[in-house]
Amino acid sequence: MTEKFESDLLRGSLDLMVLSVLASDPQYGYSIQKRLQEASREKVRLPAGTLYPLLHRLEADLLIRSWLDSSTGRQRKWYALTAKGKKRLAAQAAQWQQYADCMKSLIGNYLPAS
Amino acid sequence: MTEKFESDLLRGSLDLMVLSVLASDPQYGYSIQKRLQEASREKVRLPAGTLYPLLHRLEADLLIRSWLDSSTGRQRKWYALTAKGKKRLAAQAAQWQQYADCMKSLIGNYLPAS
DNA sequence: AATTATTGTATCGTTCCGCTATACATAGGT
DNA sequence: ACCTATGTATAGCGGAACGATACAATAATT
Repeated sequence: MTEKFESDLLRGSLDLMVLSVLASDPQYGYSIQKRLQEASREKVRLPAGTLYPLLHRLEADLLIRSWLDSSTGRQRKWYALTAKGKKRLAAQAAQWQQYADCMKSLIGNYLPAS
Repeated sequence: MTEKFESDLLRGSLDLMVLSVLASDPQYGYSIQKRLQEASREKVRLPAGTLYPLLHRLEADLLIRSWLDSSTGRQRKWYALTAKGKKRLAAQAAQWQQYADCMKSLIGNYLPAS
């Protein structure tokens, strides 16, 4: 069983992860947390102290917007991508792939035989 | 022409990059800088203020070892991987690939058509 | 010959992000 | 009644990448 990724590995790509989770449909904080956890097979488990400040940052940058909804019984803060957020997602995703290609060419020889 | 990668993207993989550059043969700081620059097609340009503290950290962790050599005319500080460093390189590379797979499954739909 | 750019290593202080710890509140299960 | 899961939030810490700065030897340019 593999452990969590090192914190520093996530740094700089957590924004991108969260944006990508929000791309399909609106989510609230806790559901983002669970989705990422599931999608990464437990290798990404964002602590609340990481997630919420991150969401506040993204909102301050107008990449996502939020609204409260208590109609489902429970008070939840929903988030959705803005138009700016969608552009940022595409741009960040493209840059990430370039970075990944670059890394692969560097460390390709030291990777375990797949 | 693409620009440099964002600093935070590199964070957590710079160690791995440097270790991989040192894997083939010993290098000194400046040559590591140039190699990474070249291998990344100018998208990774480590400032001295990043590179040298990083090398000192790796050495303190016994992942690399160093010696001075002035025989080639110029005083240079050479670095080579230790046995521990080689193991770390393999481990970090493996972990990075898992991380990359995870990212790809997350952002795959938002990647530009290649 | 003098000046500039490149090579080469190093440190200080700032900035910023992920984390731990802590806090508070509602809902559901035993 | 108690415990767990759900749900959001902030304060403070630690650490890495960076810009600025410093110093010095060598190569290139004028």
